[in-house]
This record gives sequence, structure tokens and C-alpha cells, in this order.
Amino acid sequence: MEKTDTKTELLNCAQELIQRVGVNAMSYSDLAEKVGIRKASIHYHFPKKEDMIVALLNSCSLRYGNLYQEIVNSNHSPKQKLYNIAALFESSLRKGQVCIIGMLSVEFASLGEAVQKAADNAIETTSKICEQVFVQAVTEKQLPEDFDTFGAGYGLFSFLLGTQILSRCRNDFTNFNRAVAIYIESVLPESK
Amino acid sequence: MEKTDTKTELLNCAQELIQRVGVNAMSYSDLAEKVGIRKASIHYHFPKKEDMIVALLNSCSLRYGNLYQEIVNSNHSPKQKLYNIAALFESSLRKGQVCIIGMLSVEFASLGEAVQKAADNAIETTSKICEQVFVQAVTEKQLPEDFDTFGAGYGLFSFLLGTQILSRCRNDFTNFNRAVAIYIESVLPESK
DNA sequence: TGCACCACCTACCAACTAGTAGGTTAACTC
DNA sequence: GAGTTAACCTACTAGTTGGTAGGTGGTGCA
Repeated sequence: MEKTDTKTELLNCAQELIQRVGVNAMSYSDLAEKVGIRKASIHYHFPKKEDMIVALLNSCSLRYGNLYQEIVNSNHSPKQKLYNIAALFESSLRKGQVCIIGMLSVEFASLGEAVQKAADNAIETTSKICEQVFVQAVTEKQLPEDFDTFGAGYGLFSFLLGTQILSRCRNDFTNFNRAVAIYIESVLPESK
Repeated sequence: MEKTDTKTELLNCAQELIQRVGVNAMSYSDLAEKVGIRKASIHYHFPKKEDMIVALLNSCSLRYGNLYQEIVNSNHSPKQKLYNIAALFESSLRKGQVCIIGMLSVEFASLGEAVQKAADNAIETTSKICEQVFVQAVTEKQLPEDFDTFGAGYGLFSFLLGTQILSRCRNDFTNFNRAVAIYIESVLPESK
């Protein structure tokens, strides 16, 4: 029981591949080779490719959702929380990976309905977690009461995704962080 | 001479397809059917798929570059210019399309070197055009002199791309515009 | 000992991929 | 009107795709 079971290993490797090359560029052959299993055996665990992607998206939603939530629940200032969330995107970036939601969103039109639905759900969930930081900022009077917190959460997620995508092409951590700094200092000008 | 020549038609259709489904999900068969030509005939105009993508990226860079530049050169306030640039992204969004640079950036790892180079170039060029708006804002004392104009241009482009990608999944023009408004009003708080 | 089941395998398949070889047709030039 | 060329075509290839059929070895349980 000490080694990870094959199904989990498949999900882990699929995640790595998809975040690097995308769904359409990742084949069952690639995945099989990476896991060290025969291609046909993947079908035992995930009969259809779509089954695997949905499973993967759900597991990622849970895992990353928890990471985000941990940051949101911490004792830091709203601004610091934004920086911490951005740091998560930077660490993926350093591995040459793009947020899986972003990957799926771009390839959205070529995906099956089940995956589309799961992706749409993940966008909503993630935005709402980000929103909480802005809700806190409103509560702490750093932002006006009528501030559009959901729009801001959605915008933050969008921004991080976009910067991650562009920066990855050029291995450009510097500009990633420059853009992040400007963004965060703009939306939350005051507060330490 | 009145009808568009086949080569241009191929580029136009390829653009439409790639902006909707991506490079990897677009095949020469799809393209052939759309243009009303046989698949093999595409190879006459673009021997390799990569040739076509490079040509497409260059033509898009030029065309969109001019559109952006036109906005930048206009007589509007910096803030209005940002809204006008965002409007370009919204119009693509309404057609279910994502900025081609974004599409290629996401599929970056599975692309050939020539395309990668062209994409990288396009990112730089586009960011620099966006930068000019912030340079103007600095000149007009709406932003401090030491403001990181390139970082802001790069960030603006990133943000619009990310929002476009996420909003397209849900046909969500409302949240696109909410996020845009927050972003622009944050980075350029003053000025009419 | 015997049966059942899990997790994997080999060996396929049809459909699709980009790309090639070589023929046809119409227009343009000399 | 002969030759050349551009712009297509049909017919093909080799390789890859997701997916299936059916067999095999090992483990656990009666």
C-alpha cells in the first residue's frame, strides 16, 4: 500500500501533461508511457478520455480549492492574501504549467459536455473563493461598500490566468511579478 | 479579381477555426471543408501546417496591431482608450473566439519553433502597444513618473486575455464587462 | 483445491492525422 | 497553337488517435 495506486498515478501524470501541453495534445500513449503502463490499461481505470478529464478536474478543483481557501482563511491582510494567491500561480508557471481550468477553458469548444460543465463549475467556484478576499477588504473599509466583489474575484482569477499563460511562453517570471504587483497595488491601493 | 483569393480565404477561415477551437483541434480537413476546397490543395498554398500558422500569426499581428495602434493614436483619454481596447476583446468574445495569441500561447508547448518565436514576438509587440496608453497617462500626470508602463501594458493584455478566455466558456459578457470596469477604474482611478 | 475478481496485458480496429505523388484544367505567353 | 505555369484535383501513404476484445497472472476467499 506504500506506493500510490495506478489510478491516482494516472491522474497525477495526466495533470502534469495537460497543464503543460493541453488536453488535445495529450494522448493516451503519452500518458501510458509516462505512467509505465500499457495504453489499453488506462481504459480499465478511465473507459473514455472524457471520464478521466472530468475526474481530473474534480480532483484538482478540490485540491486547489483547499489551497486557495487556506490562504483566504489565514490571518493576513487582503493585499497579502492576493500576493499569496498569485504565488500559487507563479509556482505552476515555474514548472511550465498553466492552471488546468485555463487549459480546459481555451480548448473548451472541442470538449464534451460533461467536461464543459465541470469547467464552468470550476470557474465559478474559484472566482467565489477569490471574491472572499475582496469581501474582507470591504468589511475592513479598504474598499467602498458598493464594491463589486464578485467582479473583482472573477477579474483577479482572469488576470492571474492570463499573465500565467503569456509569461510561460517566455519563461518570464520577472514580467509576471511586475504585472502582478501593479494589479494588486491598483485594486487595493491602501492597507499594509 | 473581385473575389478573395484562396490563400486569403484559407487564412481567414483558419483564423476563425483556431480562435474558436485551437490549433490542435483544427485539422486540414476541417479547414478544407470550410473553404470549399480539397484537403490536399491546402498544401499547395501552405506546404506544412506550421507554415500556415506562422503566416496567420503574422497577418493577425499586423491587422490587430493596426487596430490597437489606431486606438492608441486617437484623441481620447487614456482611460477611454483602455475601454476601447477592451471592446475589441469583447467583440471577439461575442463571436465565441479567443485572441489568437492567447490560443497559441496555451498550446505553446506542442507548437514548432517557428510558431513559438512568432507568438513570443506578438506578445511583445502587443504589450508595447498597450504600454503607450500608460506612457500617455504618465505624461498627463495621471500616474507617477516612476510608473512601470511596460508592466502595466503587459498586465492589461494579460488581463483582457484571461477574462476573454473565462468569459467565453459561459457566454458571460456581463462578468467580462464587470471585471474590465474594475480593472480599468483601478489602474487609472482619476481622469475623465 | 477451486473459483472469482482485479489489474493488467497483447493484439487488434476504424477513424483520422499531416503530408505526397502525380494527373487535369484553364489561363497567359511566346 | 505550343509550351508554361498556377491552382486545383484524385488517390494514396505512414503514422497516430481513442477505443475494444479477449487472454493472463496473481491475490483472496470459500
